Amino acid sequence: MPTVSVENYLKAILHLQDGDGDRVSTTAVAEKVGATPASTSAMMTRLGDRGWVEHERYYGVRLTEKGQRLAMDILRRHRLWERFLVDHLGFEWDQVHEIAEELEHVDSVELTNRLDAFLGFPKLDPHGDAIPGPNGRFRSVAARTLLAEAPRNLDLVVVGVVDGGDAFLRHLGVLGIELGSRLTVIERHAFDGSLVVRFDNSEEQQLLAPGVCERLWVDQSNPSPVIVFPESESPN
Amino acid sequence: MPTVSVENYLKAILHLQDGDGDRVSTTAVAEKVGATPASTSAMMTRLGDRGWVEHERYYGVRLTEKGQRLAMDILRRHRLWERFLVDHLGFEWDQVHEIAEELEHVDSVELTNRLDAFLGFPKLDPHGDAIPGPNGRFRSVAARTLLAEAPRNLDLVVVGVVDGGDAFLRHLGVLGIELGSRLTVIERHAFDGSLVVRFDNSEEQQLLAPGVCERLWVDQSNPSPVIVFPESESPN
DNA sequence: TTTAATTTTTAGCCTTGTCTAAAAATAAAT
DNA sequence: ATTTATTTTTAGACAAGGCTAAAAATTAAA
Repeated sequence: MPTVSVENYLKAILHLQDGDGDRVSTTAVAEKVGATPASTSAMMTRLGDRGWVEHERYYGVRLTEKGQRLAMDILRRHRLWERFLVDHLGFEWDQVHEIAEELEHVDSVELTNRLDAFLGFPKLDPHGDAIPGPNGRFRSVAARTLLAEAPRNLDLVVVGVVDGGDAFLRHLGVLGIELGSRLTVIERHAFDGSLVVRFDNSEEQQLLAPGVCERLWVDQSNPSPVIVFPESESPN
Repeated sequence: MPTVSVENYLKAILHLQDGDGDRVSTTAVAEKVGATPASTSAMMTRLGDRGWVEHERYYGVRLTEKGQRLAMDILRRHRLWERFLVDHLGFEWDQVHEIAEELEHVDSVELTNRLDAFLGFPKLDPHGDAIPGPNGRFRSVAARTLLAEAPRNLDLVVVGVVDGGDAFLRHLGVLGIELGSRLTVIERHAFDGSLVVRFDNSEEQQLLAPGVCERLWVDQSNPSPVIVFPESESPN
């Protein structure tokens, strides 16, 4: 039902909201979609009229339940297609965004679910970002993931180390990391897999070298919004 | 470059022209795309302005070289996606048209060529219609195809029979079919694979039962516009 | 707290694609 | 050869999205 343009706005808002449920400014959305604030303002009104965002004049927008669901579906399609492009068509991870940007607008639940099954119900896209399930929520990440493979923007807790050697544990001490440390992956550098993370509620971001990320087991520390992909919604 | 709407018009015109290079009427196009003749008339003018059709006022349109190429690319994408949906996502042949109708508008040469390779450079879509190659022309059909597997709308010639038993040959005689008979497949009935064909330049169409179609070897009788898929344009 | 800077919205215009109703051209039929 | 029927185009409107320039509201600064 929503047009391509509308879908792009919804996606942008979801991206800018990103966990925190606070409002997103018109200008921020405008920059994200590459339109002028004027055009965006008009669009925000339209999205509000259709019940996809709450729009408080002069104070930005926030996705409604319905809007959030729509946006998550778009994100789901985007990331599934990225997986397809990389896993089956041999694209590199950095060539797929643009194409997935088009494919994501093909709106067929049947298609999406079958593609999902074809890909083996992947949890992460080629950039390491989580893929929403058919219920519009992120799938549960396997308990104990390597930090190197954890999706971004999830609250994580360090639950173990792969290599318990003295040198590594001492290094962790220097970094201020211990069992129970809480962190979130902000960014993943494609070049070497090093991660930009933020610990606990600290404001500062920190870089973790690949060698560290590959030796840390993490788990989600905030399981509340996570629902395991229900059988009944699975295709086939 | 062309919009989705424009692509749909080009596709409709290609479909209506269908081999014969004569002009297509505004009303016919309108019906095909599901628009009014008025809207279509306006669109024909726009297509003419952009050099995709020759538009003779009151006498319909004909695709230009450029327009034909665009339309063939759309058809290529459509039919490749149909193959993908059936071969890899487990759709039935009669469920894929609508979805392919959307996928065909994702315009990326890289994507299309890689998909083509992934599918094994198929010659026919799930309905038995020929898939254009990356050069915008139909690929050469393998010399000697079973009539049952030949694409529609090609000039074919009967070059052999599979089962040379007396009964079958006598039956061919009754049907007026012999070596060298020229025919074109008009329609393929999905139910049992029986074909509606037109012999030579005869106006009347004729139904051929599956048992006959599966025992006749045919070849293209008009190889002029057929160019074998060139290596250089193949991906990977 | 009043002025300055920034952000958001409004106003007005444009393009694409669509429609209906009416006019013009072509084709068919008497 | 005219009238009748059909097809195509034009005219005029509308909705979605987009832009620029200007006005209004909010935030920051002096």
